Amino acid sequence: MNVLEGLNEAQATAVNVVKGPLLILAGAGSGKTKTLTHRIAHLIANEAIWPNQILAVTFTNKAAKEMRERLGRLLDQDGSRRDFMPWMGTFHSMCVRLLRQDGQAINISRNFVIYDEDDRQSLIKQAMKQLGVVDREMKPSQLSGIISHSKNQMIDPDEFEASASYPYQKNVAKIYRQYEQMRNDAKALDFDDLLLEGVRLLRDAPDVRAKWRSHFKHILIDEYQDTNAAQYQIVKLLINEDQNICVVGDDWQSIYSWRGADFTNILNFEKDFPGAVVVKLEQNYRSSGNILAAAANVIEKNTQRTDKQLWTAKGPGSPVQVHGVYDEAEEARMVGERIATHVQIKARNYGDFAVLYRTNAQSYTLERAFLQLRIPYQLVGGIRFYDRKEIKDVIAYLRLLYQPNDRMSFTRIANVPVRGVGATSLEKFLNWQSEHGFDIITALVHIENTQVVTGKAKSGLSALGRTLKLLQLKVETSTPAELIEAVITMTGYKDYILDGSPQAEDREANIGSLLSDAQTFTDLPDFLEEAALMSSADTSSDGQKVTLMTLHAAKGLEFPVVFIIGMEEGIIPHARVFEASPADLEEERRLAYVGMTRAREELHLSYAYSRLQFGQRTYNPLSRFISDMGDQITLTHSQLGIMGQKQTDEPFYSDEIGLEVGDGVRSAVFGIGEVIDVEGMAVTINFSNGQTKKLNAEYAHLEKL
DNA sequence: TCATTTAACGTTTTT
DNA sequence: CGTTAAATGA
Repeated sequence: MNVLEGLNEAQATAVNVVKGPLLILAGAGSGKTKTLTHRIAHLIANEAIWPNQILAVTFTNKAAKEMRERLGRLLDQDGSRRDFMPWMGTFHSMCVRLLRQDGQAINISRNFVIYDEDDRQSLIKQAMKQLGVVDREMKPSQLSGIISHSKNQMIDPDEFEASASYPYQKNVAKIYRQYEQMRNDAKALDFDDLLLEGVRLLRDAPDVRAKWRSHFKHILIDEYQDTNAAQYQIVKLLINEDQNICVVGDDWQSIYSWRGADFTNILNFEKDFPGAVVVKLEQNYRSSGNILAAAANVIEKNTQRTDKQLWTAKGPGSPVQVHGVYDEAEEARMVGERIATHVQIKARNYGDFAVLYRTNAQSYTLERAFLQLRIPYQLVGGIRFYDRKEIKDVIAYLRLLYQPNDRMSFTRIANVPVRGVGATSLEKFLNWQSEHGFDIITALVHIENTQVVTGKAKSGLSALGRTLKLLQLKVETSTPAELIEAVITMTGYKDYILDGSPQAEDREANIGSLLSDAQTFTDLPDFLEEAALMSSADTSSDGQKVTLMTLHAAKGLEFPVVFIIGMEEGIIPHARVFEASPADLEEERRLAYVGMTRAREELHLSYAYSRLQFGQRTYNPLSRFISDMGDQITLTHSQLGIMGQKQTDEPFYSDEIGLEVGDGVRSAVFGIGEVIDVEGMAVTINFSNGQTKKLNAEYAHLEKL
């Protein structure tokens, strides 16, 4: 097998340099994943490295899955067979594996559960309740942010309290401490803990560190510009004396600094690993010239960046189109109608389009318009599948069975379905349980012989206890799917969701998807890990639908036609950066750059004269990024969209199509032909392949010959 | 204890 | 504007 086949010179170097540190600076669309996959294949096929001695870290689970599949194809192996695959996954999932295996070395329970952002916030709420904090200014979401930030800086509650000077901060410290206490009691780790405890494990347990250091002969890290301090530590701890580390990234595409990502990690790589080979991938295989040039014009305004010269062998292609509209409803309709027309004339499939926006809230208007226009669409992000109520409920049951100290999960399902357990009874029970040191399921079984709670609550809780006890016996012997089936029938959950309401069908379907998801797992912890770490962006894409997602979720993807909506000051760039630092504005600029470089052939940007935000009508000026794009753009606007704009000599949707009967034209789809009729926008063309088509000249990118 | 009504709140991005 | 949490009454 020749793993160098189809690679350019720079890519081939990146594959061939197999010893020592390697930094690959990969511009947008430069074949980064391809290079990485070929490199791994090369190591396995030609360098006699065992797959499991390779650690490949990706930014999302989806990226890992994709890479597995590509590698499988390259090596002619079944990509789903994990045993013949390198360790591939996110830093988080890798840490889970390390902690499950060796966590006891630093006193981490083997069956810990993972708390996501929602879990964390409700636990914070509980912590506040227990501490009797009544301050309305203390919002769980805000506290969650502070705690997360502190954890990323490796500041524990003691240190936080020591540096707290204001009463507010002292209160935060108290809540932080209580949160940690309760989380510990529940044998749970939150997202930040996974990384932090991963660092602690490798740092404080020398034999564990030694084991993994010698185990991983090669470490590859994708999206290195988005690594944070803890992830950086993990890398440093895992690298052995051979220094076979390969990182790939692009500082121009660093868009996660708000999450602690530090793109100076990539800028400092050569200092960190002396003697590193640096390879720049600068040929862009994705976008046509005009798109690339406009994007370059935007990113060049940033001062904090490396220098790179992206180029393409493709022609200039169509110019970037900027559309002015009146409001968000017209914007959504404009996007929808353009897509529908493209598809109607068979120039494109729905799957060729993506609509990108800055905030999830913007998807609402799009969805309504698309439903009305009957355009099939697929929403990436927003509510994760695993965030749906019924899914979380079932997961909570499973988590409780797996880790009977998980109070959070118990509180969630104690009265779901309704079994007469109110807030007061629940509290009484939990107090009694923690006093006696039973785990929750044992405590439930014992409740019958006590007077802690009475009446309905008592019978409800002990019945639940008996059911859970029975289910617990199945944990070891059943597959996750069987367990879910048992849970929903034995607890009455199935009847509970089938209440005859209009949503019942949806819920049942969701449980069905959960079941089929679970089929692929053989043991419970693996399944629970998947449920916790699966991100909203990880949903697999459907080829026949328009993709709707945030700019962040679009990173790493590409589409023939991309729409970016809301190109206004206050949206892109987001209003929040106006009072923040210049560095934050630079991140917005990178975000716009990431969005623009997703487009292969067509890029449409739109802005609205007026927009409904927070239920209030706002009027935002045109985004500064559009003015930065230079002359690779053409402006059009609807009659309504022109309102409020100063200059009025821009053309409206033009009736001029510049085509007459007898003209020769070239269509990207149908080839060369001759115009035989023109009626306004509709042009009838006799193509040389014998076909006669009536096309809309506005959308069917026709080139006059 | 539970269902219905009312108030408040939110919108940056996510592992 | 739309959703969710708190407050009220049955």
